Amino acid sequence: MRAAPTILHLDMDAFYASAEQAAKPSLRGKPVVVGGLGPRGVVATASYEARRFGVHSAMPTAQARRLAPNAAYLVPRFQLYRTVSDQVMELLARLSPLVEPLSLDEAFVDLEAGGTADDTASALEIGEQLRTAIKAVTGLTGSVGLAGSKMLAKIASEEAKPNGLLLIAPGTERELLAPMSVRILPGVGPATADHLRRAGMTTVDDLVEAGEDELVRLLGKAHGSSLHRMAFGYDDRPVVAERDAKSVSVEDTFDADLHDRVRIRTEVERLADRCVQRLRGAGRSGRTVVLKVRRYDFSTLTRSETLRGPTDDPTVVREASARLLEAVDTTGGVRLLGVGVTGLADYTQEDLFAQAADERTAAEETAAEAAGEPAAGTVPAGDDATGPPRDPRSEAPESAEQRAARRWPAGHDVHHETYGHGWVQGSGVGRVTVRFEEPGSPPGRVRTFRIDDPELRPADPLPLVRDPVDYSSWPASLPKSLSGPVSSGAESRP
DNA sequence: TCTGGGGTCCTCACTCTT
DNA sequence: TCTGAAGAGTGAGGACCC
Repeated sequence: MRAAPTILHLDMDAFYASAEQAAKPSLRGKPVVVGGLGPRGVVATASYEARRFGVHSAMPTAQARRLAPNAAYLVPRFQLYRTVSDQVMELLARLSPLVEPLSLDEAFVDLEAGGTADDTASALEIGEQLRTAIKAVTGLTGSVGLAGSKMLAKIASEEAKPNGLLLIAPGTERELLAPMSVRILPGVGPATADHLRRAGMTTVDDLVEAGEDELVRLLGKAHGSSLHRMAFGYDDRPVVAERDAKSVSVEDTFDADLHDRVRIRTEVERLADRCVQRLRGAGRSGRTVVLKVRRYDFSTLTRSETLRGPTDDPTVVREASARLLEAVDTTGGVRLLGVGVTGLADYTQEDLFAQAADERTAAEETAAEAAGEPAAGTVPAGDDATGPPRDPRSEAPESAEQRAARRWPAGHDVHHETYGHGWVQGSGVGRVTVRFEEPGSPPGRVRTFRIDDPELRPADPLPLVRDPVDYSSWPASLPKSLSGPVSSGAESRP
């Protein structure tokens, strides 16, 4: 671990919910929950106002609705979050070439590698400037942690939340960590924490006391050793800017369990196609195809097959997935299906097309041998093969309510010829309710329309800050006046 | 009344090759 | 020719993270 606290961890505060509150003035200061709104949805982010009711990430949305029935429930709008995230990452990139994004709202920055900070004072200064810059450019707040290692910087930003900054001074790490719960350490989730608790260890200090041998005995070599080091505050993982993906996968949880074998197979084929689309979008190919099945009782199993070489051919992935599905008992129902590809490469093997043809022939021959069985690829398609595209997550026919919700998702932006820009507050019974307001406006009025109103159309999200401060020469020539809070900076532009 | 989606890493069992 | 050890590759599952 380095001596100076020059690893910075940025964590945006309640990111999705804050972005929605910034976009929708009427929701500011109110409980907002962003997540899946279907019967099996879970909460992605809850605003701090919603957290006061006990709502938190990963909680089933149905449970959140019972705890906070009056909160605004919105589906995620990744297009908006990605735009804001790009703005934040651009600011981070100004501080160092070594920026490691962990997700849309979190990243590590190696300030020393960027030459922007080399001691406690300069790290603190740059951390404060960054928070100011993020607020000015995006309108949102983020928390900053500074320390000599990634683990401690992340703990620091966690402790600083919301909207704060904390620096862990060199030499104080052990003292700070000792009384904390083992859950603060990366890699300690509910299962490991429970395991440790049964062995009488609940704090970081307990882990230090136990010693490495005991932790290895309890948790295995890799996990035990790394936990022991982390308990001492020791973490030498570097900030890594570019990280190659190791797998690509897609999965769907169905609103109601699937029982029909033909339908299950159709869904697997659809997922295989989506997976290949993503794979090709990333310019990659993969060698191992993985099928994931979560059954009615939430038990999950995976089946995988390694091909002779990497592929991005939808037929090959579809057929491998179908073969894997044959080996899975789906009696009782299936709540989730997934298809993934691992063993990624940047090339495909030309002869895989030949392999696909070979395997098709083999499958057809096998099928022909079994009397009465149709050959591979001739199984009748499901109901949706010829119908309009729609969310395939239920076996029941789509209701008018579901159609409206799909066309006008809660929280999404719309434009009305007469009333201007707004967002969908809700829809149903042939009606859609829209609140007309935008990021810079005061809270707006609500109006209701028929769902097929010709004047109403879906719209792209508007920027959260209309005239952001120009940070193109930051950090070298940041004006002193920007060291304090900045909400709008028209006067600071060149 | 439960429990998303997209990932990573680790462990263990088993098979095959040398 | 037989046998055992070691190591690589593969498959499955679990835990964790955001």
